[in-house]
Parts: sequence; structure tokens; C-alpha cells
Amino acid sequence: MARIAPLSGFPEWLPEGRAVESHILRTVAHVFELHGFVGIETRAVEPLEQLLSKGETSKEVYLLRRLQEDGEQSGSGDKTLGLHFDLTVPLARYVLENAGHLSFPFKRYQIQKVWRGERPQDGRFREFTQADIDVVGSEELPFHFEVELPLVIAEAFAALTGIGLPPVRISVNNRKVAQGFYEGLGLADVDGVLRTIDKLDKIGPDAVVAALQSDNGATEEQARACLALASITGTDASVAERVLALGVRTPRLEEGLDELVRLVETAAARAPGVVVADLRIARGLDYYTGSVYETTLVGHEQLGSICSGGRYDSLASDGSRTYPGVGLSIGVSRLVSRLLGAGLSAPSRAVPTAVLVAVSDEAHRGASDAVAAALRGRDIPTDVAPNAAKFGKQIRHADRRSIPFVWFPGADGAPDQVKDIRTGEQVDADPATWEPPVADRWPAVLPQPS
RNA sequence: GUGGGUAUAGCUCAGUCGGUAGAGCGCCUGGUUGUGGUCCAGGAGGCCGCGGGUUCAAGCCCCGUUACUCACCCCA
Repeated sequence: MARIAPLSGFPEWLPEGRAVESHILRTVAHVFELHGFVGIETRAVEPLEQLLSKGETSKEVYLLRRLQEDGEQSGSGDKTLGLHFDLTVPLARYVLENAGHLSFPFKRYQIQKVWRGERPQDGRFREFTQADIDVVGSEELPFHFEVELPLVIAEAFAALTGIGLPPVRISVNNRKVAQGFYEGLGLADVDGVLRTIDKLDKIGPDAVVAALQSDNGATEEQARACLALASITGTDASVAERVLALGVRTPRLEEGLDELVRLVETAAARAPGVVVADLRIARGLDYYTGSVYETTLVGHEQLGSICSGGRYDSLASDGSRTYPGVGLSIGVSRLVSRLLGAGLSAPSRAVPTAVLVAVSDEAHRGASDAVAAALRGRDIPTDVAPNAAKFGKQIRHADRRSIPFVWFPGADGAPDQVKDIRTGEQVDADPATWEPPVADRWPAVLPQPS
């Protein structure tokens, strides 16, 4: 029996899965850099006090503890360290710490593991990778960044459709719309209303109306207005018209609607069909101050959001200066787990190797090594057979790994030969000049039929 | 943290009324004279999650426990 069981919530992929993940990490980093974001890495730990300062107590924090700790100092001391549960809190700290060395607006991307002490489930992990982009301003951060960030993300996902990623939908809302509407309606418990509205998909409209009345002090009329607001979606100015038609009008609401419409209309022009205003999006609206984003894989909505974020008017503050920010974070592990679990994408082969050089017998291994060196010298990933088994075995070794070519060094002055084991075609070849087809040189990540 | 489900070969899973452990796939060997895949024949591989109980006898029944898993909570 398996005495070593997998640790739930700490995913580890097989080599093929890691190849898919690596491709995704390279692709999104490339798109981020195309847009001028610089990469940084922060330490895995922050002082616990720092981690909890945003009131993010819901995200259970893993604490760091030394085995040889003296008992009295352990526990809730000021210097208790916790593993970060996202990349935004570390960014805020990093910006304050390095403000004098950074130029603003500061555009950075950051791809790292984060940890949350939650109960794992399908697509929910306790250790997972996030790919995060943020723009941080000093004192000011123009609204147009709230338009550009989801478009960068849309471009990153678009770059992944070639590996079998389903289309994505980036749903957008705006804190000012929700808050302005509820305030105009006379509802004081804005955050409470948001939490209830967030359950719309799960408990349904009737239960939401009931909960708004019982939990959030709404009248039935107010509750129905909240529900009407939450039912509005769209990609153009009609969103604002339909909201205003509900009869509530406040400066904050109108400002929010203006932003929301600018966002979706710009997005409709630059990435048609991806970004949609959805006024039922409520998660995160309690701490974001402007735009909020949630991203789902079309056809996999049950998986939850694979990329979320929003704007903070005060991402960080040192007392004299305030740093607003806007950012989004891709849940890479969640994405990969679905891509692999649903069999949507896979690498063309399990190993980097394009050519396996056969070994006729151990006395002649040197000849095979020389062939491999020549091929590698020309950037062709090459391996040498692990033993001088019968050629059938050596071919099978390659076949198991989907290595496309097996190279047979010529004996007694005969020319070398290379065999394409997919077609069986075998031809004379010179390691100084032979080239594999471009598509075969390195493994590719491909969409899988189904 | 609260509920439900599951745990048998490397993997997916059967296992009847309690009676000495099974299949498919995979793996190894041979047929094949060093050129794979198909086919045929043979073979290896089990603390039946762990601990206790009932019984002449437990994979099966009972209690406990751990892990995994699904849902809630919450979130990427």
C-alpha cells in the first residue's frame, strides 16, 4: 500500500503537467513584459502583523516556526512570521520599503507560490501559484490603468488559447456603483449587502431578497432594487442607462457608472467579447475602492474565478504619502489543475529530448556520446540510450517518451542513420548537419482532442 | 471549523451469505536472428489504510483513528 500519501492541497504535477504549467508561466510573463511590467520576487514570509493589517483574517495564515524555538517567545509575539496568502500585501510592503528606489507609476509582475490554510477542494489549494500584475502610483493613479490591466490579462489568456485554454470572461463591477446605489437607496450596511448579493448564484434571487431583509435591514422594496441592480450586465453605455432607470441617483453612483462604461466600451473595442460589466460581482467590493474583476473559464464556471483583482485607492501608505494601486492575479495552479484534469492540454512529449542516440554496445558508447555532443552543440536536445540493450528496446525507450528520433551510429565506417519512429522512415544522416523539423526540436504544449 | 462519501496490486476497480485474494490496463521475460508499436505464451507484484473488538474463522460485521475526497464557509 502507498505509505506515502499525497498531501491534500499541495499539488505536484507529473513532468507532463509541469510542462504545461511552465509553458503558461513563460507565456504570461512574456505578455506582461511586452506591456512593460518588470518582474520582482518577494520573500515568502511577512510579519504576521503585516499580513493581518488589511483585516484579511478570513485567509487563514500559515505561521513559520522554528523547531528549536524557546517556548516563551513562540506564539503571538510581534516578530511572528507568516507565509504570504497573496502577492498584494507583500507588494504594498515592498513599495513602502523601496519607495525611494522605485519609479512611479510602478508596473510590476510577480509569479510566486502563496499559502492559505483552507480546506482543499477541486481547484482550491493550500499552496498554489499566482501570477500577479499591479500598477502602483504615488498619490495618484489615473483611471485608465483600471482599463488597461484587464486588457493585459485578456491578452495573456488569448496567448494561451493555442494550448487548449477555453475562452475566458472577465466580469467587471465597480465599488462606486454598488456603494452609491445602496447609499442612494438608504441602505447603510453596504458591506453586508455585498456579502448577501455575492450569494446570488448559490441561493437564488428569492433567498437573497429574504436575506437582505432579515440580515441587512432592507425593506422588501430596497431588497428588490438591489436584486434588480445585480441582474444588470452588458458591454456598453446601456448598462448605465438601465441602472439609472432604477430611480437611484447619487454623485458616487454616476461616477462609478461613468468609469464602468468607459472600461467595458474600451475593452469591447480592444478585446471583443471578453470583458463584460456584471453588477452581481460583489466579492472583494468590500475592500476594493473602484473597479473589481472576476474571471471565469467559459464552460467551467463551477471552477470559480481564475483571475481576480481590483483597485485600491490606498494600497499602501506611509503616513505622509499614499500609494494607490490596481492589479489582478491569475490563479495559475487552479488553471493548470483544470487544464490537466479535464485533459484539455498536454505536451507533445514527456521529455525535452528530440533525439535518442542508440548505443550499439558499451565499448562504443563513446561514439554515441560524440554524436550527442555534436547535436547538442547545434541546440538539438539529445539524450543517449541508458544501456546497450537490443535496438528494439532502445526504440521503445524513445517511444515511451514520445522522443521522435532515434539515431544509430554507423558501424565500421558505415554512415550514421536517423529514424523517425513515428513514420518508421530511416535515412543516412550526419550529426554535423542534420536538422529535425522545427516543430520537433522542442516539445510543444498542444490542445487535446475530446 | 461543520456535515457526507471513500480507503483491496503501480493505475482503474470487482470481491456474493463472514470461509485461505481477483480482473482490466501497466510492468518484466520469451516467441523475434540486437529495429519498437499489433498478436500469442509465460511471469513478477497484496500489512485488503491503521488500531482494537465480535467470531472456530473478518477484505466483508462493530468501535475508534488517520488519510483522501465532496459540500458548507471562504477564496486564485
